[in-house]
Amino acid sequence: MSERYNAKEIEAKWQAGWEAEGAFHADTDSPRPKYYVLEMFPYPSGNIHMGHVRNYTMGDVVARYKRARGFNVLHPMGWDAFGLPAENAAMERRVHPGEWTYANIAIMRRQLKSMGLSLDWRREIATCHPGYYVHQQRMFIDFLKAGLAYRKESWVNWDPVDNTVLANEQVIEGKGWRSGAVVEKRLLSQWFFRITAYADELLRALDGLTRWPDKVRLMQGNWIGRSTGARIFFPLLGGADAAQRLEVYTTRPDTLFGASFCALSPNHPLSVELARGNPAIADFAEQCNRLGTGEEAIETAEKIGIDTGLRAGHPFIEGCELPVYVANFVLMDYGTGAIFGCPAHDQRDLEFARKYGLPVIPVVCPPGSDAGAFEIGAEAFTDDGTLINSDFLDGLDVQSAIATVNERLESTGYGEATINYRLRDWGISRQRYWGCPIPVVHCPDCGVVAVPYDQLPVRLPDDVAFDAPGNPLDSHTEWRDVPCPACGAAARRDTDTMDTFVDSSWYYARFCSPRRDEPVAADDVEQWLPVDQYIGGVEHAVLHLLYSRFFMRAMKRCGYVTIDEPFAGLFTQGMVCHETYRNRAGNWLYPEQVKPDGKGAMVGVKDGAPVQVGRSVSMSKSKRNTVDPEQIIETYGADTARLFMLSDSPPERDLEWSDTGIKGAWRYLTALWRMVTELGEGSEDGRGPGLDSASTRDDTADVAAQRAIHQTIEGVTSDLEKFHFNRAVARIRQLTNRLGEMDRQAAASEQTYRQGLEIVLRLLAPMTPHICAELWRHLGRENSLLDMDWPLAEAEYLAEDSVTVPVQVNGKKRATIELPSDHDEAGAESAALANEAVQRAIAGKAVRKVIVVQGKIINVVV
RNA sequence: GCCCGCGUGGCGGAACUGGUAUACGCGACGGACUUAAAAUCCGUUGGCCUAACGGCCAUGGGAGUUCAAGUCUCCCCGCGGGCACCA
Repeated sequence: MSERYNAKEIEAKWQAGWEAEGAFHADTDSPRPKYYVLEMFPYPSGNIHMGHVRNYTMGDVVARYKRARGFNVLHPMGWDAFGLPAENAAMERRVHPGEWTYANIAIMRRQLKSMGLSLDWRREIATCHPGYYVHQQRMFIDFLKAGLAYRKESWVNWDPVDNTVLANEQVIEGKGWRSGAVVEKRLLSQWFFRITAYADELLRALDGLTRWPDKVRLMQGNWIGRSTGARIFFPLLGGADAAQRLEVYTTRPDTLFGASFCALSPNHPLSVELARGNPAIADFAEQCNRLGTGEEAIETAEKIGIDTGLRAGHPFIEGCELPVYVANFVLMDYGTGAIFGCPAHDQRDLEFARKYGLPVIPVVCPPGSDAGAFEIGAEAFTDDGTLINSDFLDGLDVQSAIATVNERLESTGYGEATINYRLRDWGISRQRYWGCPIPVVHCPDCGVVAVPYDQLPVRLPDDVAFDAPGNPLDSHTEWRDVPCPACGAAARRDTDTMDTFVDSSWYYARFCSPRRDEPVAADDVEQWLPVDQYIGGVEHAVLHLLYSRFFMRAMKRCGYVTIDEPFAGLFTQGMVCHETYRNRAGNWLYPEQVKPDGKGAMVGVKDGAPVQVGRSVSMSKSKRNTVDPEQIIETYGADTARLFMLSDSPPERDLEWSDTGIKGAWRYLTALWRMVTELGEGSEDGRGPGLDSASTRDDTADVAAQRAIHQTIEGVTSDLEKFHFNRAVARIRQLTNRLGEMDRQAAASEQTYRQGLEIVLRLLAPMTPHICAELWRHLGRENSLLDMDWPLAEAEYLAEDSVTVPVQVNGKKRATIELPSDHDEAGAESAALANEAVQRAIAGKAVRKVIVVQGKIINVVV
């Protein structure tokens, strides 16, 4: 009589066992090749969610699989523990952010441990711990000395609700990503990392990241946004300073003769200067800043500007004066913050010119058009063509015109060819408490002074108040007011803290030497970096991954590491989705609050009232379409949850959560449990030779079943190598079904059956480790499944004696015939033509041609 | 608007470099067990025609290349993602 499958019991047992023996401690002194598997570390928000379960299951499959393949695996876990939610919690519930964070970590650590992940918990780190951020402060100072960190006045996105500065990427449709408040522009003194110094390098190195998804490389490439163009100087006429000139950037210097105006960003220094003496310009600039990018597309779509009264001289047209506008569509952060407008060949410029009655001069004529008759209507012409109305450029194509005009610009001193990037420097200052303090002091005499290394870390003070708006560090005078480390005069600490993206830009390196006194130890990073397989959400495709790539290079420059790229392999997984439910009042309902009414609709569990079923979207608390992993693990066990996460959906796509799906996974494990436990404990001699020891083919056994076993090994192995977890699961289930259908009368078949189940356990072990370990033990195996090498398919079992080959007549399948595997063309042809169904399909017509693809298909053409 | 990606049964999805479309799972239907239900087990399950043998039609739509197209090419439709005044 076999015991019932009790997931909870066996999972607890095996987890305790693994922990006790330190089974997953990464070996720093091993002859085996290293493999570093890392999943993006979680923010300790309070509870793990299904996205974590999916992410960490995939990473664990890779870790356990690579271990079985003979690698020395590093698989660590930590906490992205600084950030705004902790401060919000502090304000709402009057708990200290640190207390809240560490309490959450304790909960989530327990939850993660219940998943049975093969993690080296000795290496756990939390970015909010002084033992972590002390090193970050040290590196900040190194970056500062290396010129990679600097301070500048800059326009920032100010979130008036969170009272903080937002990165561009944290502004979504003009609103703060967290608060949703309309973002304002403000001028503040900010710390920046000089990521633009590596713009070209970061772009070019993307080609070498062959184990990254193309999609991510493309997105990063677009983000960096390299363009070739020219800077052009327009002399300003009639200004106070006659020597003043306006510098613009253009990708189309060839259209210079079509210029009809210049335009400045409202935040351009010249605009700011003009605004001081001109209330209309000041008003306009303010209006632009207030609008930001957040207003309706229709409103912002309109290109508006204001004439400054200034005039710019054309570099190459004597006496030509262009009006200078301040315009809402010119960005200060791109190029030089000023443009020349060529309405004929740029759609925005055209709209602007039409609005303000500016000339539209075509200078590029489309191929085949008559230069004299060519006119611009409602659409600018942006394609290649022949230059017209352009003096020394006339007759050239666009490419040569660009080269020619660039030469002339350089020889006359009116400009130069240049390369421009969309990428901007990384602003890291945050006006928040719960972050890594920026380790500098502002001294009235010495200016910015780095805190000396031996005074690090600059610890966050514990006694802070969150009742006042703004940054609590600002109002904490005892912490803030310190003597200057250089001269001893009264000075102030920098009260900004770092963007949490800084924390996550090097944590993967810290895992290599989590307790060392230096940020990273050379021997440790030499052993482990780069990360061989990184796994996480595609939402981090640009920022986190780009910042980390920059950070590794900055660390290299400061002598910490010798490599450039932190992540050799990257996999971006899809989200976990669920249907959404709303009651008649429009309130969101949790899945457990609704049930089917039996007629295909959903109703409330309590009141039976009809429920509107919405489309399936990523699980989120706000829509209440979440399923709690802890509940699922409690009910079905971690193995079932893990198996479901890997089944059905390809890992890069979104996964639809379904109750029936998880039940299906549970059913399978229960059935497997029964199959194995019904066998009874095998004795060593009753079991016969294991597959790993017997490589000579035993023809007394069930050869077809053995072949299925080896084909499954082969298939699952290649699936796991390629991250095709769903296919691997399908194959293992298929083999299990196949074994279940076996006629086991003969002793040899019984033996094959047992071997088959052992293989199922070994193949499934990375996915559902607890049940496999338990059943492995049940089969009488004394050695740990964890220490078993990955099974290898044997070629002699993969080869078939005969093949089933479909026969087509004119491309339609009419029959299948059995042929020996090594059949020749003639034999295949005659066998095919001898087939009755084939003859019927030919229907007496003349056979024109017979195509035989050995072992694949036969096509008879009539 | 620009740049990517994806469209296969009732559903999630298989199908390696063009070679048996629908593996595996879910659901549904039928049956067994049960007083009954749940659970479990067995069977059927792309659509249409046929009493049956069998045939026809199906991978978003339309063309093309090929002995052969889910797979390659072109056009169109739909969905999703990224960037969005980038000069």
